[in-house]
Amino acid sequence: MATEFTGTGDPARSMALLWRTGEEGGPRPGPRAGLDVDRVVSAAVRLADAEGLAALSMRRVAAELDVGTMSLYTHVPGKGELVDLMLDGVLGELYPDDEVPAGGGWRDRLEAVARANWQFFLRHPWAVHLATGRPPLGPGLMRKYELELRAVDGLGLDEVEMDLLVSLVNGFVRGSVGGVHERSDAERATGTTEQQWWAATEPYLARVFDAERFPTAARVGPVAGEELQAAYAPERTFEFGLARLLDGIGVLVGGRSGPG
Amino acid sequence: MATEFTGTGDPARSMALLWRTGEEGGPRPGPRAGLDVDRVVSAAVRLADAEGLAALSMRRVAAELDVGTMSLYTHVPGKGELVDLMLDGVLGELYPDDEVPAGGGWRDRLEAVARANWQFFLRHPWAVHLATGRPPLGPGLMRKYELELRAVDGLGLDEVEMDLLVSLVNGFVRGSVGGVHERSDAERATGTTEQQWWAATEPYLARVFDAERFPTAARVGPVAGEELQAAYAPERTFEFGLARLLDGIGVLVGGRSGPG
DNA sequence: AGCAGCACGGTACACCGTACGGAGATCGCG
DNA sequence: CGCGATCTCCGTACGGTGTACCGTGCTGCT
Repeated sequence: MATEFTGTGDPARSMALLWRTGEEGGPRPGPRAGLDVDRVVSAAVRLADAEGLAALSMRRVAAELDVGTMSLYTHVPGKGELVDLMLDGVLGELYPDDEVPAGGGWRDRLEAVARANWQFFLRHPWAVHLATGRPPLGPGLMRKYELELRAVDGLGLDEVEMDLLVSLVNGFVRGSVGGVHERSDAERATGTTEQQWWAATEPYLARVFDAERFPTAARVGPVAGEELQAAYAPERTFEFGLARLLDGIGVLVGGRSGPG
Repeated sequence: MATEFTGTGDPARSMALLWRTGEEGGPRPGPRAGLDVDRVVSAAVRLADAEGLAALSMRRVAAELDVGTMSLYTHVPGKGELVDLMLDGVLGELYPDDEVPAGGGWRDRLEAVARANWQFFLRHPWAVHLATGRPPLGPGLMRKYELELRAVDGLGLDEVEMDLLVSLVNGFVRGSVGGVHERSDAERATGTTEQQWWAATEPYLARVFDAERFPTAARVGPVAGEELQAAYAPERTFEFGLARLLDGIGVLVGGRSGPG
């Protein structure tokens, strides 16, 4: 499993690809292209969805398209840019009705943002592992940013607070969903299930664990383990965190726009 | 930059290494060992601290120790287990006074937990990128878990809530600190600074960005960008999120143990 | 017809983790 | 003391990665 970087290539080329502003006048000399950016990107997304970011290699993508490996480089500068294009592309799937689905309140809207992102990361596990320090500033991300900002607009917050709030919710979801995929990724990578791993590990832990040194852990660990090792545990963690987070945001928003 | 897995090896061997329970009676046949687990692990930590997880290879660690690559495998089963040992080892650095430093309230204590973890991830950037779905259940992690649970003990929460709360704060910090490192990692990987990247990208964004389609982003983006692209931006994001999170936890804790 | 310019892709290089097996040091035992 | 067992150390090799470089041959314009 690799954490890929976004924004590793020439910004001019990257932006041109993201916004599909490749100048193409009439027909040009050379053989008709059988391949194009979209075919490469969607093959890569299919592969990453199905087998994870670790399985995403230029050779595998090329094989999926029945094409030589180096042919990909005619359409995409390199793997970094390909990942940028993949991410911006799938971000466009969010909010199909072109708005954050919600009732009237900010809390409904932010909850909808969180749940939409949660579903998104479930569909595209590999997106969790992308470093977005230099995000792909393409149409997909721009649209997402716009729609999510609207969810916190008109609450009496200044621009910086709006941005921080959207980032806070997004960061929380990304972190929470990590827990889901770390389980399935680990199973794929090791070939053993969570239960098998725990069954193999627990006896050794019991042997070395000192309940006198760690009394609180001895009390909490088993209960929490029992409860949170179940299949629905990540959802549970997500719901708990989301409730706390929205409560906390409520303190800020409530204080800003008056009581109520 | 690679996201490594923890818990990829034989649990028995892993646990024995983590808790250093290697049975060694008297002297054994064979040459005196010049290398041992601790030397391997600390060299690996030094390397990862200095050059990042991407630079952490068995060949590099061996070179650092002036030793053949395969010699490492005498003391450590593989890279996965090495990473486990690295993580559990550095986790032991947390809370040097063997307690969460704090005033009397739960909020002080949880804030101290968050800040301690923040500093920890600053010291060991590579730890952010470790998937902890199957955590290394060694003495370092156990001690951390115990001390952090004590910070939320006695508040009228049940065991599952205590665990969820500690996880929530830890997850938040890990996500926040990611922003710091994604910047420096990107600079190291690409050789261009944040400013250079933005200067190169911004003109192209200005050309394709449609302010009528994205009015909120057009209003918020520039202000937030100006404010949050500064060097202290990640700290700012961290402080903002932490305040919201603690406020939200306050709603739960306050309601549970009575008003006030 | 000739040529410029393009899509395609084979080969090669430097890196990775690690399986395998050999060399040589050191101990307990007879 | 001699020897076999057992240990540490490590050279070599295999299959994987991203991609630089360059050749091949198709296509449309002149």
